[in-house]
Amino acid sequence: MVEHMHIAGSRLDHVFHALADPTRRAMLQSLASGERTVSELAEPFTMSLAGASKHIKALEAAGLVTRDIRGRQHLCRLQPGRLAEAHEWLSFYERFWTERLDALDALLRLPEPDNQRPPVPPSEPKGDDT
Amino acid sequence: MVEHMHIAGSRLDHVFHALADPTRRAMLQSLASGERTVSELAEPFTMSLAGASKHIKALEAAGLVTRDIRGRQHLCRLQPGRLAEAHEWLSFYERFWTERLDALDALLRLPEPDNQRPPVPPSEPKGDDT
DNA sequence: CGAATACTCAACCACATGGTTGAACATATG
DNA sequence: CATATGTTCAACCATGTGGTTGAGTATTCG
Repeated sequence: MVEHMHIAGSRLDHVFHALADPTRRAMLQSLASGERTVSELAEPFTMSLAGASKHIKALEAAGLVTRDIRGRQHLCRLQPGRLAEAHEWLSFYERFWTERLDALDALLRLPEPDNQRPPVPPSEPKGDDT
Repeated sequence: MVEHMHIAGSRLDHVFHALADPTRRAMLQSLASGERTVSELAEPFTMSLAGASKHIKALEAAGLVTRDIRGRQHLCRLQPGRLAEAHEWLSFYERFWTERLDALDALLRLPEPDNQRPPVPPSEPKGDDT
């Protein structure tokens, strides 16, 4: 498997790319408390409406936002599914940072001088994916 | 607060940007099963070594990978902290998709025709951030 | 109808990105 | 020492990105 999960590939590309921009993250945050029109989403920023519209299109392309055209205004709403996918993707690595915390915890609990290795923490955390 | 969390901003920019590339995600996956030299990380891909080196630099800039120069080869290892931050950031929206699942679940459990609303799930989940 | 509003589209710009190549650097090794 | 190996660096190129502006399309309103 190319990716460690069933996820199609370019989907995550778009989601993470959309998330990599602070303007778009702020828009998501705004959408987290309810539907917003394009103007409402654009209002907090100094950029032009067309500029904000592009950001919203990026969020749409990533599947993070859907649009409901209601009259002359476009209602945008959060679509959490893809966010959940990204979260799930990151969860794969969760064992990694919890393992590291466990190792640190264990190290702190036994202060024996014999156990003093150079600061090169666990290098092979069980290769279970090859 | 600009972001809904204490996270500095440009940090997440770099992390999500690093994650938006399939080559870099594959590199992280490789690093998840142990340390890798630059050549080892580059080997699965068709690109030049210099190209792969740039990707690794992007991962380093995002704080996802650290480098341990050992002789003439550079040992890279996963640094899960920033991944944990991104995961935590996404967790903010977790309530959002679980709410939606809860609503769907509730809808499926009571098949009363009076309760048949259009498929427009919760739009105002308590704005607690402004 | 005509005009204001909400928004998109297309063209354009400066700059970042992902990729290449060839040269340079540092370290092993014969 | 000379040479091979592992890696980076700098220059370059094509394309993508975030932003602008100005015009165009619907829709509502007087």
